[in-house]
Amino acid sequence: MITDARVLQPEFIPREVTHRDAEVNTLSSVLQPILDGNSTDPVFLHGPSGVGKTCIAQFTVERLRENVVDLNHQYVNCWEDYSRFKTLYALLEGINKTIDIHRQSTPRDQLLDRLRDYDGPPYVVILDEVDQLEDKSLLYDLYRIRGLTMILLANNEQGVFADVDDRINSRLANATRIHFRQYHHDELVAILQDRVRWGLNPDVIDTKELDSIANNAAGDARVAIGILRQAARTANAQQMNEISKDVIRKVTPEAKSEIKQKTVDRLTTHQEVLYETITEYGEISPNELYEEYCNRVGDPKTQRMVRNYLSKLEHYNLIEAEGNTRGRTYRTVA
DNA sequence: CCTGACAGCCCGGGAGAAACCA
DNA sequence: TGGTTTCTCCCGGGCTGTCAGG
Repeated sequence: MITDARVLQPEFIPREVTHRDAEVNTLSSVLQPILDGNSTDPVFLHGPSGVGKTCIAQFTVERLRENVVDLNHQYVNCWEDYSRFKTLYALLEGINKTIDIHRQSTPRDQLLDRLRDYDGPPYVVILDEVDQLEDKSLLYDLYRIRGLTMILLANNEQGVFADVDDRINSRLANATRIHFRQYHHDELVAILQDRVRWGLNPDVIDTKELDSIANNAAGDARVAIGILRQAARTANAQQMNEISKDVIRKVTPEAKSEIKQKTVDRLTTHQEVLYETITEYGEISPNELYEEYCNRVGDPKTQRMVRNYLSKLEHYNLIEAEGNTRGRTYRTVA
């Protein structure tokens, strides 16, 4: 059934992409100066999730690498490396300058100094989910580093530019912005067809089934590919020789929740208890939530810390809060 | 009531200096 | 003297109390 499982993985970067020619071309032309060994202004890719931002960014950088002998590059997910330190560390890793940096005890901001001292070939960095970056002023610092080109990825512009000071805003104002719209139904089907061709035996699934996957994915390619992956896996395990509509129907909910589940898995026990409590109640007031949380956990943190956790959960888009004062309620994101 | 911003505490742990010892 | 152990300092990150403001 499955001939190449890699092409069904979320992080897979295809060798050819469809339906994003305009975006690829714009991005490539902005990055043009790199072909001559120069850096260029930041590029900002924005659009909802599952529309190929990460994929296109990495794809374009890969293609750039085919044409430039000397090029360093690094992908950083700011969701994971959200602190200034972690992001900088990841960026230094991309140019192998971390050898003697041992997490702590390096003088404050020596990481940035070291990045400033960089005088190698052009360095292209992709900062994914850049809106999750804790300290946005890092963008300003990075902007001023010679030879460094930033590709910034985020869902919306506000998340990135709203809470940064004018210094950064004016610098990033001349960043080229590329908007990624949601995929249309037949584009999703085409993307799925490619994955099927590259990774599955022929004839295990036909267009009608791909249609229904695309319908369920609502323009989100990550979800669509996730459903396909789960369906293939399930059919494989049950030794079926084709992927039926039934299988697709069965795996769709879990495939959809898989992404959220991944986020939940990264939470600490305390954060998880909060999230579960809110999920069970559907909607709950802050003090009721705190009481319930204390009941459920052996060694409750203070209210203050719980507030930190809650804002983190909100940041991760797992919960949302309504009202800003007395009468505020928390609820899970639909 | 509830929040976000802020300052400050403590902890783990690495580095370099200092102290110690053979 | 040189090698080893201890000490001190620094950092990031988790955590907390306070406080102004809605």
